[in-house]
Amino acid sequence: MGRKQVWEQGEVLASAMRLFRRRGYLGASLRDLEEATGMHPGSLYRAFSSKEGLFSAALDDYNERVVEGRVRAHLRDAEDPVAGIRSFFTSAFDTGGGPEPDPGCLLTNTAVESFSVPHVAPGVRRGLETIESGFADALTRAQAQRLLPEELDVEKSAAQLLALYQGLLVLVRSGTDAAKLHTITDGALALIRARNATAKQADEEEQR
Amino acid sequence: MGRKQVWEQGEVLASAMRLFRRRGYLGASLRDLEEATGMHPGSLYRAFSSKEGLFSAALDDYNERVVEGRVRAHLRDAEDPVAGIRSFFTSAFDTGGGPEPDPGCLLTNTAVESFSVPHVAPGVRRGLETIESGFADALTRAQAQRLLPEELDVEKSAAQLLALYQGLLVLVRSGTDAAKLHTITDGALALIRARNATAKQADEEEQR
DNA sequence: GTAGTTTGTGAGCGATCGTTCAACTACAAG
DNA sequence: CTTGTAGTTGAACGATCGCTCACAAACTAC
Repeated sequence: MGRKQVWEQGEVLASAMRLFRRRGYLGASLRDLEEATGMHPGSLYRAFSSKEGLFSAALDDYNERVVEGRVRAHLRDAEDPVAGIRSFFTSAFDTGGGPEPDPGCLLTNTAVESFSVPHVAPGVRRGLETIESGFADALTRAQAQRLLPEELDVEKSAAQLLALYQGLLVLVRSGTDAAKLHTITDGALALIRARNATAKQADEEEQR
Repeated sequence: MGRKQVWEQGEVLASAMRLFRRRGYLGASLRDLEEATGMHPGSLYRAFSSKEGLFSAALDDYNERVVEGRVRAHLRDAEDPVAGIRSFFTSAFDTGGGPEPDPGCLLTNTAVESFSVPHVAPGVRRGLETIESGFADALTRAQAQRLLPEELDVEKSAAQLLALYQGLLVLVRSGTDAAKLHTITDGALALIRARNATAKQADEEEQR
């Protein structure tokens, strides 16, 4: 009983997410969000309690749909895991020449802005772990296919790939040209072929 | 003639910079900045014209003092350039156990927030180039000292190190533990020892 | 129909935002 | 001293912020 809800959660979260990705948490005002979602303040607050609640829901949605989707497509389901890692990187800036510049990664942006949105730190962590474990999965499968040496430390390499990827996203935001972004993508492949990515040799480095 | 200025530009910019690093451009209000700098709104606007003017001055100061200082200490003046690269990375999160958590890198934060502060993009670019050319300098010197193979493509490796470094700073902000941050630092050294960082092999990768 | 319940609407709240400006103070020159 | 100038002060402006709430609308159960 009662009136029917006229808006769809998926659509509202998608448009809120788009705004947060572009402008950040502080940069997206409630008036902006009202215009983007087509909802009025009363309904927004009835559904999400606060601006931070809406942001948190948008971040969860980002993790579930965008991050997991991309990780599955490029890393977990890729036939060639190494090529998948490459395409995972390039897909972050090769947006197919669409009209919109780049929405930015909500995880990267939120991690940096986290002082202003303290409650969402766990959500950011979860998203980053999804990416990292996706890298680890691809690396393990690459080893099984003899595309990468067995000595490669999968865990460490995955962490390094995650960092390189986050750095790539920062540089995308700073307006770095495509050639350099491709160079950085090459770096991902350089990383996982490096000899000293093993635990043993990392220890040797430690003694410097 | 006229009254003497009672505040020092260096001190004011330093405290404004600290606040901007922690909270970002939008997160630092004028009231916060007044408290941090000890200045009153009239004087602030007399000196810097606007909040963005103050931010821009703080960013320039950050580039000149903090970025250039660290690049010189760890990369340009280091006896062992490879060890310098390592310490450049670790110094981003090994803050010596000081009381303050981490102020964040103004370049990283601003790059991500750039939609809200459009006029400072060139300043961010300049700072990032300072770091990148610092890496290039260290790599070149390392080659001269036979610490790294001649086949290493210095330009490309410098770009990749910059990306990895920016990613490290993102992960620092997300609360990543020190062990993983050290692993990422190991990644920097893995990168510059990789065989396929040369131009020739990068081209081979391109064909995937 | 009426009663009960859920959702949508939007005016408007108090707080805070970045910014301005007229009054005031401290100095140098004559 | 007076006059002119550069610097400081802080009250207060209009705009916008996140958010509330009384009311209207749409639905079910009876």
